[in-house]
Formats: sequence, structure tokens, C-alpha cells
Amino acid sequence: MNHKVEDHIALISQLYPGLYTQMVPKQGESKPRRRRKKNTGEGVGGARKRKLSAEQVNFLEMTFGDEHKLETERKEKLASDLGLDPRQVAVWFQNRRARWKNKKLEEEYTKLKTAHESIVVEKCLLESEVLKLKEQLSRAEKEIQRLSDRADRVSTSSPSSSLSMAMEPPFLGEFAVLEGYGDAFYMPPENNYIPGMEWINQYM
DNA sequence: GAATATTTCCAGTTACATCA
DNA sequence: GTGATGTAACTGGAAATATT
Repeated sequence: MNHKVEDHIALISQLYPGLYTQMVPKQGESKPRRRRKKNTGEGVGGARKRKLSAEQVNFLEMTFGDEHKLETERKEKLASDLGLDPRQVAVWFQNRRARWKNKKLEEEYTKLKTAHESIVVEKCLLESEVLKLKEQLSRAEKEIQRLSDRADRVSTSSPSSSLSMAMEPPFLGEFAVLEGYGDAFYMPPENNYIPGMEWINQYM
């Protein structure tokens, strides 16, 4: 790009406002783009060619399938084969590359979106699982507290009661210490479900 | 080696054709 | 007639390369 030309235009537009519709942008502003004249079909080469023919497009597509960029010689050969201006072939390839890139981006976006959605679903499931487990833990802790309180009451009660305890079979569902066994173990209550204590069976 | 010109590519835009 | 969409062509900037 010739910056001297731009500087001249800027100077002239300052000296003669209105002569050029394009004003030089201030720093930080986006440059106003020069508007193209409407094509009247009187330009270089006569009437403006619009749509390329189906055959031309097919051939260009085939070539694009092989190579996304053309060497100068290849471009000129292709242009002469198709009866087009090399510039047209170059422009077609530029536009085609842009379309291809957009399509790739869209595909990538769709893939990422799908992956994101499935991860969000998985996250929700895991969060609800965590909630369930927290509830279970809370119930288990309450149960442990309840049993611990009961054990305290038993140990601080009258000797007669401790005697009767000695004669009775162990309380089902109680943590107990049997003679000869140093470790506490859990005696599951027969047909006696304690809510929130299911987890403990996994470790029995 | 520095300055300048040329070429090529890309991103964004415009003009126009076509279709619902 | 009109808005949406697709596409050929254009613009300006950046980077690479050639020339002076």
C-alpha cells in the first residue's frame, strides 16, 4: 500500500473539504470504507459477468478438492481452460477458501457445543449424586450420635440395670464389645432397617 | 542492509441475482 | 414488492518477496 498517496489525499481533504468524500479517520476510529460505484456494465471488458456457469463451477470445485491454493501457472491454465480471467479464478478460490473455513468453524462449533452439553448433563448427575450422598452421611451421623447417647446413658445407669444387661442377649443393632474381642463390631438388627445406614453394609 | 515496489492472502464489505 | 441468502467482486492491511 502506498502511504504517500494516502497522506496526499489526507492533506487535500483537509485543504478542500468536500472534494473527497472519504475523510481520514482519527486515531482509534475505524476507517470509513470507500464505496464502490454501481456497476453499469460499462466497465472494463464490457458487460459485467455475473454467475459462473455450472460447468465452470464444477470444474473449479473439482480443482478445489485437489488443492486449496493455486500456483500462478496453474491458475492461468485453469482460467484459459474455463474461458475466465485469471483474476476471476483467483477471486473464486479466495471466496471458496473463506466458505470452506466458515464451514469448518461451524462444524467445530457444533462438535464443541455437543460435547459441552453432554458434560453439563454429567455435571448435573454428579451434583445430584453428591447431594444424595450428603443426605446419607447426615443421616448416618445422626444415627451414630443417637447410639452414642444411648451408650452413655447405659454406662451411667444403676448397677442393677448393668447386671440385667449382662444377662440379656446383646441389643440387636448396637455396637458392642464382646469378651475376647478387642474391636467393636456392628450387629445388624434382624429385619430392622435403619434409614440412612445402608452404606454401612457395603463394608460388612 | 535499508527503502520501496510488487504480489499474494485474508477478513470484511458491497453489489447484485435469486428465491420464498 | 420485499427481506433473506448466496456469491462474485472489491478494498485495505499484513506478510513475503523482489527490486533498486
